[in-house]
Amino acid sequence: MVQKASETSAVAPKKRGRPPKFDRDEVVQAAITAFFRSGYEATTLADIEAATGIDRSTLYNSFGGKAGLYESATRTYLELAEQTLFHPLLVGTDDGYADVLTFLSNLRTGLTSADAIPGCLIVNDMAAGADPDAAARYRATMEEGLQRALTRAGNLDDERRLARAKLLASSVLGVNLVSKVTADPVEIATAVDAMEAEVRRWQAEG
Amino acid sequence: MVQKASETSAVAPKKRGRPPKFDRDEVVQAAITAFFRSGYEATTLADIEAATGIDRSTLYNSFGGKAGLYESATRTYLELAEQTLFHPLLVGTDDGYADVLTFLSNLRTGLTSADAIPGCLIVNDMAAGADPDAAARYRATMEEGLQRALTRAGNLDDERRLARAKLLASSVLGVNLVSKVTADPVEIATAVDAMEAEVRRWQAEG
DNA sequence: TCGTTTCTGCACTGGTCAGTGCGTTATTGA
DNA sequence: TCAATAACGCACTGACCAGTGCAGAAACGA
Repeated sequence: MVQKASETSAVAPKKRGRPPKFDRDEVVQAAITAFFRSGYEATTLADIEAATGIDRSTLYNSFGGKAGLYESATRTYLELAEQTLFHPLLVGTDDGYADVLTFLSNLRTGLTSADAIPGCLIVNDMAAGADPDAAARYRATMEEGLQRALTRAGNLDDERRLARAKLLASSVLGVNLVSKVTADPVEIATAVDAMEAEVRRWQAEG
Repeated sequence: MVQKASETSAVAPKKRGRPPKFDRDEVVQAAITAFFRSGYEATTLADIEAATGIDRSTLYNSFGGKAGLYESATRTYLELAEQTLFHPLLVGTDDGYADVLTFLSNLRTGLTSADAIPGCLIVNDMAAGADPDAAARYRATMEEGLQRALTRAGNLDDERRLARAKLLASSVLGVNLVSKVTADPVEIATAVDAMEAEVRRWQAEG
């Protein structure tokens, strides 16, 4: 759903001992992909070793085991989603509808781009329930963002604004699921297009 | 999402040997609940024994093991969803919008009723990928139904009808996910209300 | 009542999994 | 060059899991 963020951490304070062979961000990114593919339960330590290139003892030392790595994966993914997708909705431009349309455009790009996972790790987690906190935060932030954007759009009464924000939020979750199920980028794009078309009609009502 | 169907099978032809102690429909229903709660992987045979009351050897003899029981569960659930939710959309009344509104009403009832699972087994499966066929069939039937209902509604050109059917389909999937995550019936009802409100607006455009 | 058939309940097992222990290797600072 | 430190990699393990084997129980027909 979102692209990877490969921002280098602050300059290292020159530690002693053997330096790590792996890049932490790359490992987390590989873990996100692996966990997305099979889910938390079905992803074995052997899978993780193969996907990330690190040994299970290293995984244990650096992330505190499978659960710790999963938490790192969901938190990293969630923060990236908030930055790239939801933050522009929360503090956007004067034109709320344009912000929503940009959001949908980013959603489509993220879901159909070849180097990103075809779906959302947090949405998957909603069904599995392995990290309810991340799921709740994801939903809350997205809905808040959509509401604020529609508020900036300005031509709706409270009730309709609330309803349309909820409708969009539900649809986004659904599209992420569809994306997980079908490998076809065209079908995903069509589903996002459908949302866009309706938002444009709301805009035209203005 | 849907209530259980406890239809008795055709009259038994009087078999020999010890009669089964369990009711097959009840076992499948209990399995649906158990698999819905934890997902396929995380549900152990011990869980199933506790939920259904049958021993694992019986499970093996009657359903062919854990995978067989899961397939029975998804198929039973899918057929029930098709009968109660999708079929009325496919062959409905003259008033296509009324059919969609009835569909949404049934969806809300199913999701918020106390004696049904708070979500959909097939939607959960979409994220896990344990039964892709059931997931594909669920989506296809629902979208087909929504399209036909909107066709019967009659006031839309092809493009808008397609887009709105897809929007509704995505939203239904999303609402099922929300239902799984939040225990609050009010929030689920609100999410369905939002869909209803928009459909009513489409209807009013007439 | 007795032989046949079917289902049940318990104990067992082979395999897989997450996690651990520890000798080895790589790097730093003195 | 050497002590200290930190990460690596291999082998191991105890736990748990799905599935199996089998003796006994419960029904039937005759």
